[in-house]
Amino acid sequence: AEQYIRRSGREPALEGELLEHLTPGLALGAMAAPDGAVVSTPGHAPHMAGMNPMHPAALGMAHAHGLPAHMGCMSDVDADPRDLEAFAERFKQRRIKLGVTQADVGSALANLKIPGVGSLSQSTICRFESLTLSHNNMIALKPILQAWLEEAEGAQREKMNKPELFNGGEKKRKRTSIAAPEKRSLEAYFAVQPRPSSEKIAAIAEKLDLKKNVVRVWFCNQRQKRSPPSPRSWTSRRTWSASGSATSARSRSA
Amino acid sequence: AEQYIRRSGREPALEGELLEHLTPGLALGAMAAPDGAVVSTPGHAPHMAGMNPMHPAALGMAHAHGLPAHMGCMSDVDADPRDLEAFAERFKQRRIKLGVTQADVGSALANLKIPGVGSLSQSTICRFESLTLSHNNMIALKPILQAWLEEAEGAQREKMNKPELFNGGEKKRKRTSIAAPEKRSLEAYFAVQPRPSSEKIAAIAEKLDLKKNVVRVWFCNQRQKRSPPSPRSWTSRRTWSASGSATSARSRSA
DNA sequence: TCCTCATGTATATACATGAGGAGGT
DNA sequence: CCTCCTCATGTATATACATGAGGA
Repeated sequence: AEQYIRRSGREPALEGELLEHLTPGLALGAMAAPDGAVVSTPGHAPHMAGMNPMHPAALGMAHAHGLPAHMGCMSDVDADPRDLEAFAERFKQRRIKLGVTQADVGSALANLKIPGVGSLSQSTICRFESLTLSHNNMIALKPILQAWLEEAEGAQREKMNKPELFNGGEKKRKRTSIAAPEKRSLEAYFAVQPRPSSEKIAAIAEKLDLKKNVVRVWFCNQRQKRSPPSPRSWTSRRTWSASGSATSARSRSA
Repeated sequence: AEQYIRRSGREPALEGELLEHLTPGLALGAMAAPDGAVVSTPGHAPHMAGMNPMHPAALGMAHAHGLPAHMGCMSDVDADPRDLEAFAERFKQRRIKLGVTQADVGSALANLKIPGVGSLSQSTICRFESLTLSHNNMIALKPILQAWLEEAEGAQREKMNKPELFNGGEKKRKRTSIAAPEKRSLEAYFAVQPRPSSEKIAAIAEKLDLKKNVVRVWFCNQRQKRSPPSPRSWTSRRTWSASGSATSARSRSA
């Protein structure tokens, strides 16, 4: 009853790649172990998955599955919620600055050759960043993500240092995330005037401390979203459960 | 100003595969054109994108963008919202019965060699099924999806007919989707008793016309979700916009 | 330059799985 | 052995922000 990090021996399906296109020419961080061995995504093999499914070895000091932490020796002792929260936030910011997606991080974890650690899903990284994991799970993942972050930033710095070679095509997605309070403001403005002038937009942007273009696009998207108020409102939705058996609607009750 | 189906000449990144693992041994429908030319996912080429960007052909008689349906002659004349809605719903049900995901459908569209049509993203298929596209867009996509559906079902039937060979490993994900009314009921039950007995669950399941296991899992997930009520509630979230420039918080305003 | 519209990529959320443990009997 | 729970974590779907063609 004690590893908050479970190894997932699943069918690897495809994953793989996922890093290859990070930057058109030069695959970004996440690999390039400290010894310089740039691993660069194995490729499209039939199935390469980070780990051998259920590899019982390498679990290092997983120590017996018995009693929970009572022999103080875990490498990273800050179980303080405040710290966790701060870390999660910094993590996200730095990840984005690196131009790496949550999915990228998840799969990159495998390249980082930490003993009991393989890749994780985008969802898990998302949950970590948004603090929607159990406290124990957060604590268990933190050192791993921290390790990744440091490697990745190191690798990037290296790259910046020897910039010769085509340092060309700078391009990254950069998804802005607008927080709830700002969103509420925007909605209020929208209610009053769904298509503000350029100046108005600039003003709003400044007031909310957002980039003007972000605000502009937000308004465009809102207009687009609300435009098909559904032809006379579609009728209600139903429940299915795949197998064509006894699973129709019955959309009332309670 | 008139094609409601745009060709997307983007960097395809990886996609591909996606069908290969549908059923362990025998890749499911979507390929195997009527002429027998099994195309089976081109692979990881530099960029294979379904079609030539902006193929102006094959768009038939899309008629001017003015008044709605008043010169009935398009190949598929039902622009009626009711029909569209019905189609979308049947589509989803049959897709699921086929054991195919939205993403699968999206990429399979390319294999279906219709002139101006390449692959689409999971999001687009999702939006189609949930009726969150513009009316025109819905109408434009309908015949394509219908074509896919028919092919796929045909292919599956074929497979069923000659079942010799390892018809082994029957396995598919089968995600149930619980509709809003049922969800509300469940929540009400949950509020009263978050861990109902097996019998109670069975009763609820019957009343809502859901599989017992689905209800059981729903309760488990709810408990899990609500268990980490966040250690003393985490502090508020903020806005970022990637570039480390002037984009901190300022989480107040309006 | 800015909009609209189809559609994309990245992220968030809903349903699902499986290992491991706690009782039954 | 069952059966049902918990917990980490997965896959499929839904949603939020972004892009680019075409038009005014």
